[in-house]
Amino acid sequence: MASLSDMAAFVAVVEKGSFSQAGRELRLSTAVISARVAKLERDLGIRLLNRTTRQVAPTDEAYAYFEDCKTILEQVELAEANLSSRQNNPKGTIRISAPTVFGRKYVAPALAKFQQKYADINIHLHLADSFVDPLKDGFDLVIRIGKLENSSLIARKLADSPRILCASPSYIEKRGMPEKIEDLLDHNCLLLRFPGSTQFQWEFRKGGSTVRLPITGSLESNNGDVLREWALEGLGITLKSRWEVITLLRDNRLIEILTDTPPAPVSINALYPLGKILPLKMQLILDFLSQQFQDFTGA
Amino acid sequence: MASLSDMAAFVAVVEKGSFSQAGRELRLSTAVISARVAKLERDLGIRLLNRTTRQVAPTDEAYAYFEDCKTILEQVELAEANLSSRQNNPKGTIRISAPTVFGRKYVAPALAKFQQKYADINIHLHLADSFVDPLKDGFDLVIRIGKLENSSLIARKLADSPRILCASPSYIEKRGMPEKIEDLLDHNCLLLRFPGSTQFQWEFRKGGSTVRLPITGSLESNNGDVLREWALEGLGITLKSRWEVITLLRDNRLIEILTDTPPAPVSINALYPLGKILPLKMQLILDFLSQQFQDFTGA
DNA sequence: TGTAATTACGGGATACGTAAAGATG
DNA sequence: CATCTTTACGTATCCCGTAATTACA
Repeated sequence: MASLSDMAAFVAVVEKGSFSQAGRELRLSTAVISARVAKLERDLGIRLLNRTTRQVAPTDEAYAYFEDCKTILEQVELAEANLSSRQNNPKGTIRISAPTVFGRKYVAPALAKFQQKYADINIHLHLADSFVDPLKDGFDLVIRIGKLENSSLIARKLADSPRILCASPSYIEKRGMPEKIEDLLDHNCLLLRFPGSTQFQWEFRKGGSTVRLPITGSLESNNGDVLREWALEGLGITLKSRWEVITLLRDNRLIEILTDTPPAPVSINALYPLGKILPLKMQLILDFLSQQFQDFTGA
Repeated sequence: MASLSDMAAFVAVVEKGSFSQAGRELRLSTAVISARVAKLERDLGIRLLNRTTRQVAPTDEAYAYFEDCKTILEQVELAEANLSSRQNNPKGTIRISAPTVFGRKYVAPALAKFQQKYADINIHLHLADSFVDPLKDGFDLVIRIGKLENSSLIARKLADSPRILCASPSYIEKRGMPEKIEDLLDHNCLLLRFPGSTQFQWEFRKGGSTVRLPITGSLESNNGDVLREWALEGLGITLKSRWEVITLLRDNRLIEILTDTPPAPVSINALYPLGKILPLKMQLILDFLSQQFQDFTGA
């Protein structure tokens, strides 16, 4: 089996494109770099580098091995960092992106608790509703509500977010209280609709199974807050996550309807980059958030 | 940075629960094992093992490091195996699970081609329609059609499988040809329904957007072949992947309907276990299958 | 001909096995 | 006291830097 120091030398040579610069990088003489790469090639039984005096380039086969070496070296460092920070205080910075409203209301307080527990871990919280790519945008963790894209990220489900149907007292007075799901077809439903996608149907839990219903209404928006405002003004029935309207329900400014057949909940997910060995700070934040949200009811 | 040989010694000691047995495992004297673990502890600055003469157990912190060491050592071996098989012929066995009908019709021929290209890679093809867990059931690769479970597996989309609506000529003669999607509400639609889940609605592409329609019918089954048989007997309209009925369409035993507003396609996915360094045989089979299915139309 | 990789070489550190000593149930 | 780990020790190997040598543009 190859040795890590040889792999490190090989990686440095490929990255710098030169034995001598690799030596400078690793603070070793050129002779040592040369010897290490030679030993690696001997161990593997394969020539890794095409050398001309002016240029050094990896073989086609070697390039894949170079990539593998890099991830191996990263993981060794990660494992050692995790080990040391497990007995000292975990340190570092976690950059998190979350939806604006949910983030301010639930993520921020949870992170405050986390920061008290792990004082040496810095938290950067970024609020946005458009999708962000953790890798590209430099986030360690992205929290999103609802359906997942089919991406190369790992998703960890933090909680189910219960949803409810609600309308203002004035609307109910005017149009009557729906008794069963099908009654919704005769009501003005406020539709959340993103450009491109369509949500002409709502999904309900009825007994043990799921029922979908095509919904119509005269008002649509791609912004959940707008729908809530419209509902408050008595313009129709809206489908919301419970946490979005919980205070309005308490004040009786909105009334929950069809409580026996609630809409299907959506998932609250944490997304993070693929990697078999996770930084300790990531293990901690994920476990912490899972625990914080495990009894999430939106109340 | 720790050395791989020290890590290997540490891993062996934890696994065997004994320095001497670890030495036996690695064909080294007990003294060497002791020295290597001591050096590792010195390098890391942490005591890894609680030793009593009769028992050796890792510290809590060390256990996570032990797991990390194991995956690192695996990845080093994998990287070296990939390198050597990249210049020799790739070797090994790939165990694949696929749906029965799709597997026989499309996966098996593709694998035959693959096997011709890489003669030293053995293929085991297992056909089943129930979900299988690659890790638990010992598969390297699982091919499935349709929605994905939220699991710890990596999913790679191989193709979109176009779907169509069709019915027998006798049915069309009897009930008339639907002109637009909404006409389906007045037809007898054959419903695919799995225990638990429900599919009361079909999804269509209309122009650029998606339309969902609640569908009713007097016949339901959880088996796609049954629906096809019913359709052949003129009992209703069914929604099928194109490849399932392509020969029947050619023979005019079934007729495609509403061709301007086809049902939404489903994804054909390859699922495999998480891992940053993939075995070469897996890289090859995934790339090969992606390429084979890239122009998949079901025709 | 100049720059960069390889080889040669000597000193020092390291790794190994054998064997003796120490610890523990 | 039996078994397992650690320590001691002598030898062989490996690793490093300096410096000479070789290869290439």
